[in-house]
Amino acid sequence: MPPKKMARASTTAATSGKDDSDKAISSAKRTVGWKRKAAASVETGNRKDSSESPGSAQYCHWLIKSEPESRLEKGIDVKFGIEDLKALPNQTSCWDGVRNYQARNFMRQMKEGQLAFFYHSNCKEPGIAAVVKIVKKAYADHTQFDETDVHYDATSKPDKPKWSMVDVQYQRMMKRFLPLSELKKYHLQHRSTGGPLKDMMLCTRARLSVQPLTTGA
DNA sequence: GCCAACGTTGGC
DNA sequence: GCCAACGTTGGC
Repeated sequence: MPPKKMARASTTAATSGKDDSDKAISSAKRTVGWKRKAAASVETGNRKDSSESPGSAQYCHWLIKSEPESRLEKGIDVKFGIEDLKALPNQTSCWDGVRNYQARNFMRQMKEGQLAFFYHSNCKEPGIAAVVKIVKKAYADHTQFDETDVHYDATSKPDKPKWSMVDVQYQRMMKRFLPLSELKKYHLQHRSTGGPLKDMMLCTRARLSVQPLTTGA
C-alpha cells in the first residue's frame, strides 16, 4: 500500500448528500451493517451518472485503508493502525503515500469536515475499525520529494507535484468492528436486493485505498 | 507465504 | 495505441 499511512483503500458511502454524514454513519453503526437506508452503500465511482455534473460527483463519505500490522517496505515499517492515529498529537495525521491516481483523485474531492471510515487492511482481521474526519483538504504530499521515504517519486517535481494528501483526525471507534467478511455478505445480499451496498467499492475495487461511499441506492 | 487481481511501464 | 511483462495490493 501506499504509504505510511497508506492510503489504503476503502470507504464507504454516503448518500445524499448533504449533511448527513454523521447521521448516516451513526445509523450505519447502529445497524451495523449499514443496512439502513441512510446508511451507505458504497459506490463507486460511477461518476458521471447521477446527479452531478460531469466529472465530479460529490461524495460526502469516504473509506481509507491502512495497515495495522508491522510490515517492512524497503526496510521501513509501514504499520499505521487506528491506535497509531490516536496516539499522535491532536489525534491527527497527514495521509501521505497514496500513489494511485484514482485514490488521489478521490482525496482531492474530500472536503474539510467530511467523515471517513478507517479500514484495517492486510492483517489478521480486515475491516472497518473507526471513523475519522477530514480536517485539511488536499495539498502536496511532501513524501514524494523525500528520497529517503518509501514513497519517494523521482518523477515528481516540487513545482508540479503529482501526489496529494489530506489530514485526518480520529473521531471514534465503531461501536463494533465491522469485518470485511460481514461487509461482503451485505454486498452480496444487496446485489440481489438492490440495497445500498450493492456497489461497495471495497468489494468491487478491492485494491483501491481511498474510496467514496454512497448511500446508494 | 501464496497467489489472484489489477495497475503501471515500456517496447514495438 | 496495443499488449506483454512486471510490480503491488491485500485476502486468505
